Amino acid sequence: MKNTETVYTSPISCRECRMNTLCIPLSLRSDELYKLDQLIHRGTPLQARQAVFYSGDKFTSIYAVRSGSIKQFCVDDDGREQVTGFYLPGELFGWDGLAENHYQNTAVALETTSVCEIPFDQLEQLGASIPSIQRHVMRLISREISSDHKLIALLAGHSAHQRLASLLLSFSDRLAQQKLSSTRFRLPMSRGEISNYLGLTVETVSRAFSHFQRMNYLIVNKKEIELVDIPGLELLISNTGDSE
Amino acid sequence: MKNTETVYTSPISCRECRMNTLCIPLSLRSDELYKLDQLIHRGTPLQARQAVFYSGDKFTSIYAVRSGSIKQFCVDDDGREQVTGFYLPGELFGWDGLAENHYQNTAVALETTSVCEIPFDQLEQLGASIPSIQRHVMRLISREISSDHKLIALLAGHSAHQRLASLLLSFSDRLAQQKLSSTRFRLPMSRGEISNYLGLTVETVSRAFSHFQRMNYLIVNKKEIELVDIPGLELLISNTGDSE
DNA sequence: AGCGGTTATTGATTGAGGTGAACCGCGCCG
DNA sequence: CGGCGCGGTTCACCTCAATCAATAACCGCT
Repeated sequence: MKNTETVYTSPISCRECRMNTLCIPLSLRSDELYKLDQLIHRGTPLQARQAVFYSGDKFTSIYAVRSGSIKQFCVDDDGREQVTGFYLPGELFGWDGLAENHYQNTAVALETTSVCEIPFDQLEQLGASIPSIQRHVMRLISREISSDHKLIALLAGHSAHQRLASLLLSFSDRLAQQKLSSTRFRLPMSRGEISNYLGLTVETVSRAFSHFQRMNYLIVNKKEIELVDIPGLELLISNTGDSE
Repeated sequence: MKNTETVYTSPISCRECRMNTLCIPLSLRSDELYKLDQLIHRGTPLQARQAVFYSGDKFTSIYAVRSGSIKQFCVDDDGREQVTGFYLPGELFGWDGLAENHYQNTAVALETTSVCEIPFDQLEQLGASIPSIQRHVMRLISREISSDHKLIALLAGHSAHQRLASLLLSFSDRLAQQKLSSTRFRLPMSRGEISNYLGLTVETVSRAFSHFQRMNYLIVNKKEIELVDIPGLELLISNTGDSE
């Protein structure tokens, strides 16, 4: 029934997964959940820097992060890498491959990470018979679009300080959704990855961190962050970074 | 069956629509195409500035541009407008409403424009019985994600000149897909809308146009554009606009 | 036609952030 | 243990695009 049940960490079913409220339809009958559960592959954990898929690979599955974190990036025509997203436990990635049947991005683990693989054609079949799954899948894709739009707005209309503040608050929120501390956390990615994502240079990101610390918005120690004035950061973001 | 069949322009069926190769599954049996055709509403043409839907409206349908053009924008927390896309004939928009069951963007006509409205729940039902439609819908959503990623890469890693050149070439390509001239065309949007989309100011966009004209990349007269050196513009874009 | 408001272009100036370089701390491995 | 490379921070400098400002062109009105 289930393949290779060798226990690496805890290849637990969706039912017991801490993240299930995030990635799975809320209202699913027990038998439906079972079917969904059946088609999910839970492989061995990935090492840091290890890829889930490469840009150009044939599209087969979408993925959910169970623990750890994922960086997704594409390489455009002139060879420049562009980070398009960071994914935390409970979040899904890999949708971009659907259009052309090949992944447009590469996804790599930022640290030791385990992911659930959901073969797309099987998910599609299941969706055809269980409408609530079908709709949920669409929702998830659409959510990706919304978050891309937020990033576009961030890049198009906000200063370096606002961009970094926004990233930190986004992490804070998403960690809170995992019932983790929203004020003390460890950023899984390097300064270079942050700066690329935010359309800045490493130096600027570094300066912004130092600035925030001087302004008592936060305490930063390498990748460890403690947010001490979240309202202050929120204010900073909303303070008219116009540009029309 | 069909409501208000009053002929304004040409509420023609998908079968005769010039755009059908762009928005509709290529391989659809005659009876399937008929069913799809049946559920599409073709309303009266929109005037310039008229909205298709507003941010916050309940999500009901997705839309295809039949003629004219559409601007989509969202308003973020601090009240700033951000243009997230321009849509030309044969292109679909409105996907972002799916996640939260409310549109996150507002869509307005940039000129006299006619759109096809496709009620989403009916499309979903049809998709459940015709797999190729289901898959095509997913593809279209995924395509939106890919194009958002391109915009993100553009905003995060490219100069003002590169951004404008990129927009112009994108228009050129998309017009070619409509079998229209890829070198002479009219931009349907204002400088302000362009600058907002590209994360620049109007002045910078205006200067970039003038610069391109001086450099003999193009001839610009208000909104009329003639591209005279497309390879030159392409080169400009790829010339290492690094920023990591 | 003539007016008033929006939209576009151009110029002069400023400033945010990029560039290049130096420096530190840390882990890696010979 | 010592040299090296890498990631991160800081500094001085400079550039590109934002800002401020003035003017011109182009609407849509009555």
